[in-house]
Amino acid sequence: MRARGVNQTGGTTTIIDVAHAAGVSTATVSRVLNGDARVNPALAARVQRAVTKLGYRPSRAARTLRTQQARVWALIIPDVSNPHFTDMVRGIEDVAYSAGYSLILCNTDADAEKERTYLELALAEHVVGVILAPTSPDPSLIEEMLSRKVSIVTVDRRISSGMLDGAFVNNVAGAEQAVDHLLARGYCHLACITGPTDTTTGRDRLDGFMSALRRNGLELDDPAFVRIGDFRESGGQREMEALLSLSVRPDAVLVANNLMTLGALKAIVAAGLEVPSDMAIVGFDDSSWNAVVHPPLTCVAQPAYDLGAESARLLLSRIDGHSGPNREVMLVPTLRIRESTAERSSATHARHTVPGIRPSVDDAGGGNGRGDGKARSPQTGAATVPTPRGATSALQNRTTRSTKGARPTR
Amino acid sequence: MRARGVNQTGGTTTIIDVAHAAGVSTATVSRVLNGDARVNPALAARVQRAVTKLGYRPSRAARTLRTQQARVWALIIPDVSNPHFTDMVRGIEDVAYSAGYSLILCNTDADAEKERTYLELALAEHVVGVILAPTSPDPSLIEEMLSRKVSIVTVDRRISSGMLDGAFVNNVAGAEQAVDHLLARGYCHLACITGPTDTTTGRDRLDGFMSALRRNGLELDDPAFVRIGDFRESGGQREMEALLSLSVRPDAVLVANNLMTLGALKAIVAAGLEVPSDMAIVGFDDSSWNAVVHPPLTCVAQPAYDLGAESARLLLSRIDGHSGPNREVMLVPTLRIRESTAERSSATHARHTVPGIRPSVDDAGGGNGRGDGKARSPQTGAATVPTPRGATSALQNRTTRSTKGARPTR
DNA sequence: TTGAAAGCGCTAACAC
DNA sequence: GTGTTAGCGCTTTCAA
Repeated sequence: MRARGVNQTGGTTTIIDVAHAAGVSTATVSRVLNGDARVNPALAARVQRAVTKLGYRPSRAARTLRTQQARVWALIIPDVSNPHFTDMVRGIEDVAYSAGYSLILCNTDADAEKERTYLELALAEHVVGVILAPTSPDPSLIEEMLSRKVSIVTVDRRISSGMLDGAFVNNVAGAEQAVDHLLARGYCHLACITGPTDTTTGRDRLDGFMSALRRNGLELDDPAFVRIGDFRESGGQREMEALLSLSVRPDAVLVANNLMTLGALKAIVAAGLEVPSDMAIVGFDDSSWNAVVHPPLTCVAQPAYDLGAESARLLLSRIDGHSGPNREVMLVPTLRIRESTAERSSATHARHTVPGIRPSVDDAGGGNGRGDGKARSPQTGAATVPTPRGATSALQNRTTRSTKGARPTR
Repeated sequence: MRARGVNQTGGTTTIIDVAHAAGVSTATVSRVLNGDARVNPALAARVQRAVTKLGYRPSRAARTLRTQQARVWALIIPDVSNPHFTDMVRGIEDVAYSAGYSLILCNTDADAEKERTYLELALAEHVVGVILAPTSPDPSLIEEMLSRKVSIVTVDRRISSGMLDGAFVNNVAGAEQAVDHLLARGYCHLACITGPTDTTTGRDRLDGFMSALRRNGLELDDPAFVRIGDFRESGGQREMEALLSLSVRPDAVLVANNLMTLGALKAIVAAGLEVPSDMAIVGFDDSSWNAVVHPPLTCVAQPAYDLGAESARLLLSRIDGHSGPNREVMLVPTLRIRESTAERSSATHARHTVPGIRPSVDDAGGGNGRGDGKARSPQTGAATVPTPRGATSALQNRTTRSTKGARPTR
């Protein structure tokens, strides 16, 4: 018994074999296979039978060469091992699969060179579409895509020019919600560990953080309270360690993605400190473990699956010929409140004081050295109670700002 | 300024354009591009210059059609959103990328139909290689792959016939280590939530669990202590709920993968119980959150990245013409001990008794109703102290075994 | 060492 | 409606 799909000569079964077997021309076979309406049903049936009998499977390469269009999408993302992106990938995969497209997976590691290579690959493969979660894509390649009629959409992150369709989450609003929540819970010395500022996600989350502070009449206690991480666990850990080593520490922190939150949490545990009494945390991304870590994490949940699915639909629509103006789908994140931002109380604070282990610090652990509740502004409220903290320079000046203190960007 | 890679006629730059520009034949261009040694260096240089100037990018489709071989691998896995598989994917991607292959991502959801579709796709795409983490692949398709000279290797899970190269983890040994550890820590009424028994991972982990019990002279307290889950979070939660609803509960459980462990943990938390005093847990897979969940999870850590990388190397070797007998690379898992399996002590047990919330149970929560340490056999020891527990039928018979109690397979 | 040319399997323009 | 056929861009045999 010879294998299905292999003809007598040992080669692959081709459309010619099918045409012979069905007693029709290759054109007719092609028409049947591509659902061309104007074929005699009787012939179509004969063709179908021949296809089945021979186990014929059309060559994608030949089809691609002929049509200059592979039924394939390139999916270019920074990191498949980040659950945020894999959830996105699932959304994309589901839409792609049901529309008959396959995905080439391209992992850039946020490396511009790899990103460039993969964009080149997409061109060489004649993919019909590209879904890009950009790091810093070469604009000339984007242009070439467009001039070659390759459909391309962005997801998760915008590219500066804004010349493409895309699906995003409102990161500014997400970060603002997080800050409002922290303030409402009585935290008023806030820090932010954000992502690389060459990503819109990193920038927008920081922008939201800063604008919410301002709107509430607060300002940053210390420039060193803004940390630029790398969206990786190690970066989160490193930046949290930096925050903890400050002589005057924040009482709460917004961490701009899931992996960095994990790293930050590890740094806190390693320092023998407690969340939220020593440091409250709001993360970004509601990963599956958030509810069972200690303590359960408050976070800004992103609809990652839908983000992917929406971007795939945008792409599909372009491939199907839609030629209107650019569309940007903006999805709304949700604040999920758990225990990592439990109401601030000096009682709680005092109870958890850890002896000995803490890095040498003046103001910390003392109970009410700060956080006296004065700045506890209502979530909706405008700037009614400007915190005088910016002026308490006696403490401020002890901040370790020298070496790595002030680095608003990196 | 026209886009790179587009010639005057608006079409793509082809090998013919390059040949003209360099004043050579297409054959020579092809030779240069493919590193054929016997070309005049002067000509080669001219060709290279033309390539650069024109921004020429070879058409993969044409090449594939001609050679019947796409520089592409199909990567067929059950679930991209499972970190175990994404870590594997990273290992595969890194090897593939540096060898110049791209990956088509195929997500089967452990669905035989999707798996079949993707294997068909791999054939139609003329991929040169397939890496398969099998669910229940159609053997005839595997045969067809082989007869078409498509290289194929398995990863993570074996297919029954064992006719393919593959990279695996020693799951039996991993489960055995876990059981030995639990026994050494004083737990002696062990349960296991394993995966689908049509996967070797699900079967092997259960086998290791059972064989380690036997080797230590123990047997299963109750057939209902073996639960067949689905490797998903929801399944872990469901099966843990089932365990918790038994009138006589286990004091420790081995859960056969990361997502189910998460689900199991959630079920325990939801029931108001504590780990490990009410139920110790050993999970499989050391996911990044294991160290910060509450309590930190003991687990059998798998080298997932290396698993992927090894399978990719096996594939590469086959593609490069290796034709020896089948090779199976077996990697060794590591037990990582954390607090979810802290030494069993009745003191601990009593302290954490939760009032009221517990489901109605006779034997539980009472302190020393069991776990008196009698069966605490040494990790290395043979079966010296057979637990008499299998005979305490008075309690046994109250086990809720009726509807879903006894289901060794599903 | 280099070039000419056939042909991989398919689609679509054109002819009937 | 159906068939004939050119040609997508490349590799590779064969001849020079």
